[in-house]
Amino acid sequence: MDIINNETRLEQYLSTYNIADCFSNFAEYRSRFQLVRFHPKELLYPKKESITQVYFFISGHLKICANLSSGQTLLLRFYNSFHFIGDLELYEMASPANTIEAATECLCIAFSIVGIINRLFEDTRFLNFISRSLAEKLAASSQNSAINILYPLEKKLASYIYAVGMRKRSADGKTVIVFDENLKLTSELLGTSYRHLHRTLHQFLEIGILGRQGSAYVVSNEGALRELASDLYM
Amino acid sequence: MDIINNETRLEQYLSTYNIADCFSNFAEYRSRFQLVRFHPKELLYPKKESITQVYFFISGHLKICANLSSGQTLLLRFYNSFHFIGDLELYEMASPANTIEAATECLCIAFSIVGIINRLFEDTRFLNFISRSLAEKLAASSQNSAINILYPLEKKLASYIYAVGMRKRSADGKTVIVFDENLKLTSELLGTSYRHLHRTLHQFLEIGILGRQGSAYVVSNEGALRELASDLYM
DNA sequence: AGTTAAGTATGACATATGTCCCACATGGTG
DNA sequence: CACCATGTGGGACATATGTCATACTTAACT
Repeated sequence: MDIINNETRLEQYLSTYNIADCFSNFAEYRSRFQLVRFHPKELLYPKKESITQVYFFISGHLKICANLSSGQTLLLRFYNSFHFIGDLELYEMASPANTIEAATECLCIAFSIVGIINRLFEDTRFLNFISRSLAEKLAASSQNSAINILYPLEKKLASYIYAVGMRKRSADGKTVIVFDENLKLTSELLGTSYRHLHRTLHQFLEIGILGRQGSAYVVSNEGALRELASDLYM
Repeated sequence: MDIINNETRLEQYLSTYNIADCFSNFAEYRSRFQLVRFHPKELLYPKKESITQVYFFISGHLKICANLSSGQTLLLRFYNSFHFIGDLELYEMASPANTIEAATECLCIAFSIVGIINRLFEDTRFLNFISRSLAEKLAASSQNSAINILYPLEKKLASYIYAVGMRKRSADGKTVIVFDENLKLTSELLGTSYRHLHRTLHQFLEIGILGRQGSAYVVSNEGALRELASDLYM
C-alpha cells in the first residue's frame, strides 16, 4: 500500500463522495484520512489482527473472496464503484472468512480508527452509514446466491458480460460492448471451470450473441444477451 | 398473525433475550411490544408498503426466500433460533427481493416502529444491534454462497443434516441425530431437485452414513457425516 | 371401506459441468 | 534465436444434476 501525499486530491475526493456526512464530528477526524493506493494482488487486510483502518473504496477493481475451511477460495463479487470497506471486519466477523484483494490498482481513502472505535460505535451518523452499507451488501449477496444456485453458466455469463463489458464507440458510431477480461480469472469469479467457461463463450459465438475482434469478444446481439441475463449481476 | 395476550410470557421473553439492551430508552417503548404468532405459510411482510413492525424471532422455522425478477423463488436459508427480522426492510432494500415466510408456527416479539423511525435511527444501541445483525447475516450469506457454488449436493446435504437434525437420546443412552424433514421442502432449500436429493440420501444409506428408523433417517456414522460437512451450513 | 392428496421411491434419459490432456499462440527473457 | 511461462482453444470422457414418468405408501376425508 502506497500513501499518496496529495492533500488537494484527498480534499477533492472527500468532498465528491460526501465523506463528511458519514461522521457527526468529521472536522475532528480530518487528520485521520489518507489517500492510499493498493497494487494488484495486494490484500486490504493482510493480517488476522484487529483492524486499524477502514477504507472508502474509490476506483479500481476489488475482489471479494470467501475463504472456506477446506482452504479453497471463491470470488464472491467485484467492487468497481464507491463502497465502504471494513464494515464486516469492524464487527470482527468474517476475519478469516473473507479476504479483500485489489484486482487492479485501487484508489481508496483510508481512515484510521485507532483509539476511537468506541466513539465510532456511538456516532449515529457513522452507524447509519455502515448499516446501510451492510444492508446493500446483504441484499446483493442474497441476489447473487439465488442467481448462482438457479442459473446455468449461460445466464450467469450473459449477466457478467453485460455488467463488466466495456462500452466502446465503434467505427460506425454505435456503442458496442467489448468483453476482454482474463478468462481464467473470470472462470474463478463465476465459480466454474475454465473449460466450461470457454465452452459457453464458444456457444455464444455460434448463436451469434458474441463476435470476435482480435483477441477480445464483442457483443453482436445485445438484445439476446439481455434476454439471457434477465436477472442482472448485482 | 395472532396476537398473544399474555403479558407474563411477553415479559419473560423480553428478559430472556435481553431485548432491553437493544434500545437506549426501552422503558419508553415498552408498550410497543407484543407477543405474536405466525401460522405456517404466512408472510411476515405481506405487503409492499413500508413496514410498521420489526420482529424478534424466537422459535419455529422461518424461511428466507429470494425472489428473482423471473418470478422464481429460492429458499436462501432458515432461521430456527433467535434472529432480528426487519433490518434489511428498515433500509427499504430488498422489499421486493426477499420474502420471509413462516415454515412452521412461529413465535415472535413484534415491535411497532410507527412514528419513531427517525428516533430509532438516532439510537446508538439500536443501530449497533441492527448493524451486528446485518453483519452476521452477511457473513452467513457469503459463506452460504461459496458453499452453494463449490460443493456438490453430497456436501451440502451433509452440512444440512448436521445443522437441522434433531438430537435424540436412543434406547442405549447414546445421542443420535434424527433427520425427519419434509424432503420436498428440503430439496427446495438446497436448491436442487427432489430426485437428486433422494438419490443422494440413498447413497448415504448405502455407504452407511445414514440408516432408517421408520420413515425418518438417523445418522449412523456421525464422523463420516462431519467429514463431508467440513464447511458447516451457516 | 373407498377415494383422494401429498409425500416417498425409483428407473430412464437428457443436460450441465468438471477433469484430463494436448496443441497452439504470444510475450518476455537469457 | 531458443526457451519458457501464461493464456487460449478444444477433444474425450466422467460425474453431477435435472426432467419426466410412474409406482407405492400413508394420512385425511367421505
